Amino acid sequence: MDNDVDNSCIVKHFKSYATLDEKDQQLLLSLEEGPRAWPKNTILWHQNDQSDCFYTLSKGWACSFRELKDGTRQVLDIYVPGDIVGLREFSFQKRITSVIMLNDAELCAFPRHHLDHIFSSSLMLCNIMFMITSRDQAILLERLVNLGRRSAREKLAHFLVEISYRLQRTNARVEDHLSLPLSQSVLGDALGLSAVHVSRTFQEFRREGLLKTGNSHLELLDIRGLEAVAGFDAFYLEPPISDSRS
Amino acid sequence: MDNDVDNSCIVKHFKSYATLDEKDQQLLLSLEEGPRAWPKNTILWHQNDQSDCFYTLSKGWACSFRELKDGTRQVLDIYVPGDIVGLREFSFQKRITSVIMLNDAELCAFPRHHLDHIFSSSLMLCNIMFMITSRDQAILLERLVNLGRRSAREKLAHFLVEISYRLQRTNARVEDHLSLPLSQSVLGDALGLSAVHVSRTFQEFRREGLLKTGNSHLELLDIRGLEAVAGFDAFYLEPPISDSRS
DNA sequence: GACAAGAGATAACCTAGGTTATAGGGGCGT
DNA sequence: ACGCCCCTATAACCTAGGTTATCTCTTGTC
Repeated sequence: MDNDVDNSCIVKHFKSYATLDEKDQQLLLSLEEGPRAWPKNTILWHQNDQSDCFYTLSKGWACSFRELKDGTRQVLDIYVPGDIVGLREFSFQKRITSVIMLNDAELCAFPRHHLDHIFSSSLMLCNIMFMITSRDQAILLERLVNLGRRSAREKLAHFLVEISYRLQRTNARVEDHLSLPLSQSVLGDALGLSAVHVSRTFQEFRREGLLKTGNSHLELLDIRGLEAVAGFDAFYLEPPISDSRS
Repeated sequence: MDNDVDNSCIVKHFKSYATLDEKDQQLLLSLEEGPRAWPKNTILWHQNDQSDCFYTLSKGWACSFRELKDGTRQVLDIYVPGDIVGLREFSFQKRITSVIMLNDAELCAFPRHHLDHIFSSSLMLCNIMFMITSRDQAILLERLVNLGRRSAREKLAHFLVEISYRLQRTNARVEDHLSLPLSQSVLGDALGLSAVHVSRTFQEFRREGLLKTGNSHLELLDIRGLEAVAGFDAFYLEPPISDSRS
């Protein structure tokens, strides 16, 4: 059962980019380790740790961050179920970020040296790897725009809408309403805002009926409304070109 | 002469990551087009253009940016001689950024579909491709930290020091003093600052003997001093692991 | 079930950096 | 040689968002 192709985190993820033939699926499957539980707030790795594998997040949420000397923190990315964590650090011997669980989560490890098998035996998988990192970069670029040129209201709205789009990709059941396990300080640290100001801004959003706030947890009530606040354009999340080069 | 491996932009770039055997060098060489001149301020491509190749910047400087509806601009990256431009957009059919020349420049095109040859015939080249995108991502991550959590002084100092490191990589002759073709408004747009505030901050830096300002052009006089202002740590530029997996 | 620790709301106050305006200088096209 | 435009400097003024401080409400722990 556990060896079933349909249960594999990484096979599922790769399939969302292009169709895989049986051989590729088996190859991926054989190289991935089974899922393991990681409770909320545990550190998956620290900056400077040896970097020898990446993970697929089969359940739960996580985020990567960097701590500065002055004690502040910059959250670099948020990972939702189905995401690949750590591909970024691929060619560094040591991790260049830290990753923490936002949630009770479950991860499947994928030893990095197994990538050799992939590169040498499947052009398709190799291409998909590039698609994944490419989409990843596109998200980072948009985050730069967000941090550099938008107001607090826009930053928050944009970030939340982006996450809702990313959730839709692998977790089908999202319409116009969904809830995220994100505290206000995580959001502040992701967007270069203070937690206090996130709270202030959420008060406005609440009054406008855009969302509800809970405890380390918030509920988006009106995603279209948030898109309007952010001036959101999803072009940068568009599914990358698929098998045109296969 | 033009077909000489030692003159090829892309061969030079790839060699800075790992040693290439003769076959790999010839392969790269055969797939790259000769250099072509691009005068200052010309647009290499616009957002939404068809994306069918990337380039190596053999001479001159360029930057990628995105324009927002409100007329502001976010500069996403600055390219120095030797850099690869456009690898980011690899798996998007349309460009997701625009690129403009900061300088009279010279570029070699590399048609994207040629990557198939590379992936299928050389494990080494495939690995180097990943190293390049990986380092690229590391730079973006650090830029996020810069935009999210640092003061204007720190942002500017950090950015300038980073560029001086990147210059050293492919352009050997940089000691403690070098000059960059960057206007204050480009810097502002890259760092989420107003051009006015860049000017104010440069006035301080000038008084402190850190740099000299010119016309669309500035000269770093004391790189160590700037590193101190920024609290700079070059770990994220460290040469990625090389042929450990070859 | 008590307590400590984290998460959020809200208010008062403050400052880094944005905005607008003016003016001078250099490079470039004709 | 003229004129234009872009780049830069600098000053006066203003505001978005940071900081600090309290209080409350959860939640996880022993």
